[in-house]
Amino acid sequence: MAAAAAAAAADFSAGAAEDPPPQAPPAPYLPPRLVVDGGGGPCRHHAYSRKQKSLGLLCTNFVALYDRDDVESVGLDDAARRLGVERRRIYDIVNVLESIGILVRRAKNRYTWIGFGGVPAALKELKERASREMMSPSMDETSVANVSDDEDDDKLDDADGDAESEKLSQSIDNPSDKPDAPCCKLRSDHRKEKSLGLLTQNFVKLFLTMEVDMISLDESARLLLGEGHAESNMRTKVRRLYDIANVLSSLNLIEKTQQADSRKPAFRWLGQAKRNEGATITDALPPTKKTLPNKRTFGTDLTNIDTKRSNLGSTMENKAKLAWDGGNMLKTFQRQLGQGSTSDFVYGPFHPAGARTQEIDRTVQEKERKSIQDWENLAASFRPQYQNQGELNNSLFP
DNA sequence: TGCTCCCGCCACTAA
DNA sequence: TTAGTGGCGGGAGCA
Repeated sequence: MAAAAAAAAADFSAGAAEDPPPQAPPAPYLPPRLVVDGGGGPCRHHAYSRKQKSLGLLCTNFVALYDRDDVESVGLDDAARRLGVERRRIYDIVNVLESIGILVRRAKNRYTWIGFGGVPAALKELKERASREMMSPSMDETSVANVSDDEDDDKLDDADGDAESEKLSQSIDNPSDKPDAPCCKLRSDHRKEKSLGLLTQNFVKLFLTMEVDMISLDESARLLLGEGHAESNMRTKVRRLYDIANVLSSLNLIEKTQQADSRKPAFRWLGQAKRNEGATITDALPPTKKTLPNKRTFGTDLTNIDTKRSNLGSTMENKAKLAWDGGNMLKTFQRQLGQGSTSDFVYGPFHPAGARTQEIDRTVQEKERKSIQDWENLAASFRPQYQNQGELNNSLFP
């Protein structure tokens, strides 16, 4: 795959890199040689199609362009020009890619391409960080808690005084509960806390730490924000999660599915790859009875369903929904984990301050030990697969 | 009709 | 001062 992508990118860049940018193309998002029709079918030459402009598809093309051995540096202007998109969209992509270790920012407008070899280490680091956060009441600065607290908005803007929501969210995840915490954050911190990259990491942490392999974006937003936030906050967060999910989908880290019982769309974690003979994480298997492939997946059309991991999903989500309705976050996750006892409960990165127990410590360590092998396997096997290899290759090599 | 998510404005940051 | 960065939400495509 990499070779194909590399050749494709080389081929593409050879034609486009030196050329002036295309003059107001009708469908500017996709340069002619990188068009991949995520939805399949006749939209390739439509005047306008959202599918052609999806962030996931853009990410796929971005990767196709730069995932080569001879690529070390990525210029944002260069990427935007080659892909025929606004620089703004490139920021969205690189922020997500950076948060999972594929890119590293070197300087203004310049990134270093690490490639997919960086993903396992980044995920491992994320999980370790999340575990540390669970162990320690003093959370590191990039924790979920920080990104989740829209009450900061309230403090800074002195607006939207949802006192109930503030209290709840703070009690759950706000490090400013700490007596020595600064009473006000710098605006730059505040801005950083809401970054797409951080949100990506926290979204991934949900899967890594909660052992929840299927979750809806609504629920993710609730978890990341804390319960009881204003509807507008929730909507905004969900919008961003859609962006992130599309990119992660295109990287095959997650998969969009639909629960058979509720028909509610959800995302399933694929990142912990099991090495199968000659296969990567995107083995095509028929859908399980618990899940149906979602009809609408921009940028990717993933087909790999891990039957082993699919069982938890819908029931857990339903339980979660019920529990959320009951308004008790902690109980929700105790039930989600289906383990009843609080000793086995994994709070995730937004654990309530002071919720540290030795039992949790032991549980997490056991889980971590088990998952280390997965990281190692992943390092060798992780590669994104374009949803339709044949079609992509055809597009790239007509 | 509601979900999905592209698009671009504009506030903020860093050089 | 200005170019780079990216949060944010309106609103349109899509199922």
